[in-house]
Amino acid sequence: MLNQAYRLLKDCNLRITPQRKAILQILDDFGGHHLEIESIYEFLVTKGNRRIGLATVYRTMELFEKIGLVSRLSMEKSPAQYELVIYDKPKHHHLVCLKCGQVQEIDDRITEEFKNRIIKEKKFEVADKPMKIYGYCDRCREESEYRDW
Amino acid sequence: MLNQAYRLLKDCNLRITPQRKAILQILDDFGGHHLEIESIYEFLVTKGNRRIGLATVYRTMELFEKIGLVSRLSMEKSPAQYELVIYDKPKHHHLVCLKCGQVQEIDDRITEEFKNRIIKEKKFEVADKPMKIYGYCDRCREESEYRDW
DNA sequence: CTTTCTGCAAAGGGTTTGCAGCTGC
DNA sequence: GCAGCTGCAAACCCTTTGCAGAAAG
Repeated sequence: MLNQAYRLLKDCNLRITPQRKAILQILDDFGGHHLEIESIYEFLVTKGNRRIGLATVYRTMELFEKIGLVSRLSMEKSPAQYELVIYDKPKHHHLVCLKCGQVQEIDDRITEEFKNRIIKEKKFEVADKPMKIYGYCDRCREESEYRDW
Repeated sequence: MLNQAYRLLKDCNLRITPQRKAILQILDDFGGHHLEIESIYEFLVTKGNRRIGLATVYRTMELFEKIGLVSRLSMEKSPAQYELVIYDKPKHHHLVCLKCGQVQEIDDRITEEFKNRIIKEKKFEVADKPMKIYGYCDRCREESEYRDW
């Protein structure tokens, strides 16, 4: 895995520095977990044989994301947006086609079963607001190609 | 609509102040649009007959969200979380808490039924990628003061 | 008259940037 | 040796908070 990562860095003409190695090591050790910059930094400082700056961790993770080594889970940092809640509009969700961009609405009934299962098994209540579900619509399905999102 | 909002405020024992009225007016004028705090503030200052503080807009929108008058679309209050991209990892999806930003994973098995139903009824194939499902986690649901989600 | 709300300014937290010095390659 | 990286600290941006005064009910 680490070798794979090193090669990717090389292929992108990026340098393999002790800092990047150390971060990759941590990512590997915690594979499957979701790590915040601060945690990564803590590990580096605690177990670290070498000084490292917080800014370097930020820069490195941003870089890793760009080359697809890592995926960012929370939404981009942007100001909060609000929308007026309108009660007389029936609940619905959006099916967004990744290929043609077409948006279909689906009735909330379809998602009900799904939401019930999530709250039962995970104690997580799906928000009472339109959910965006990405995929491929009927027309585009045959030719669908994968794209990152 | 505005009257409905006023009543809701009253029902919650909240005061109807000129600032709140002005913000509601803007929300109503731009119904269906997604407004950032800063934009709301701009409108208030530009067209405003009255001085208003940015902090008041923040406090008001937070309040409006609590009582369900408004819904917050983006989630950006929490530190970014990263996950190593592992290609042979079993499929999973993310439950993202809109309040605290915490991310839980759910196994793809839970979503299978849901996906099948969508493809059957809508001929829409859900993408084979981690899906983000927004809602409220166990802990945040308990903390909510104004309504039970 | 009480309690809630407000404006202001200062603080907060996560993230980014400028810069001089270091270091892979 | 020369890009490309790094550490440090200061800057940034959005958001929250403390407080004294204002105003809704």
